[in-house]
Amino acid sequence: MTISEVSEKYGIPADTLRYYEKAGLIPYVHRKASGIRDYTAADCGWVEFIKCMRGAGLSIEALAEYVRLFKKGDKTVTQRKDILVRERDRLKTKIETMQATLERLNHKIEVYESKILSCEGKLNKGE
Amino acid sequence: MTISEVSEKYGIPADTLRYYEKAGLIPYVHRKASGIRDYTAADCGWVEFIKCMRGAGLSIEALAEYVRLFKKGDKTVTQRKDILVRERDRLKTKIETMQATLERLNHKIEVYESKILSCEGKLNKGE
DNA sequence: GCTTGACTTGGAGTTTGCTTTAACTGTTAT
DNA sequence: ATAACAGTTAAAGCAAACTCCAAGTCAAGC
Repeated sequence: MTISEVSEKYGIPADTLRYYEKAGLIPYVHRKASGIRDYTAADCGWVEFIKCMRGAGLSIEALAEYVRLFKKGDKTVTQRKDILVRERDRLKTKIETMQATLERLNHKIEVYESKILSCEGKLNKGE
Repeated sequence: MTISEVSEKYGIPADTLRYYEKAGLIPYVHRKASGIRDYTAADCGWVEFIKCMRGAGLSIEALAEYVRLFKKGDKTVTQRKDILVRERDRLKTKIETMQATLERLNHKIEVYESKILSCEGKLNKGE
């Protein structure tokens, strides 16, 4: 699979895919003899994983560290798990504050709606 | 209230408070005769609101537009509500994708934990 | 064999959101 | 009254995460 096919498939610009690779977020992207990237299913799996994690706001730094350890093999499973746990906790906290803000926004919208309704009432009565 | 007191109270650097004000996120901060900011309770209310919204990821641009309309008075309530609804929907979608990623991370962590456990088992048995 | 088009690289440019700096002014303590 | 301190501004600087560009390479079609 070429970079433009992967770009199309996941909706990630080719430049971003190259950037992610350079930043160490995708290990070992396979190449043809000519040096052109030829993504395998496994490479695509990494692209999808990184897209998902980046979408949730995990930093490039944290993901690069995870991939770096992954490349070092089985002896790093505990360290990798620790990164996942740390990022999971961070994400959970973030979701909680966002959830609270969502509720605040919902409440504020309700207040606005009743404000608008009462104003329409006034207009209809010619107030 | 001085800028440093407000900074302390909300855990926002004074520089950031000035920046927010300049960016139009906080309307009319009161000043003493000498030109020094003297935050009222209402000003603090805005600071707290903006802190909350920024914490949830709302853009400076969206908040500035909201404040701009607020300053224009009652005739802008509908437009202001529209902004809140748009940002609320955006936030909701974001929370949903983050929630899905959180679950994915939790699952991945479980897989790692069983991997680590089975490895410890092998070690104990001298495998 | 030459053009076309997708790919390669390194490096520069952009956007967002602060953060720091420089130069200055007003307030307070000795 | 003078030094130290907290505040003021405009403007420059910075970091993260892309995004674009120039110059070059490679493979396919005419």
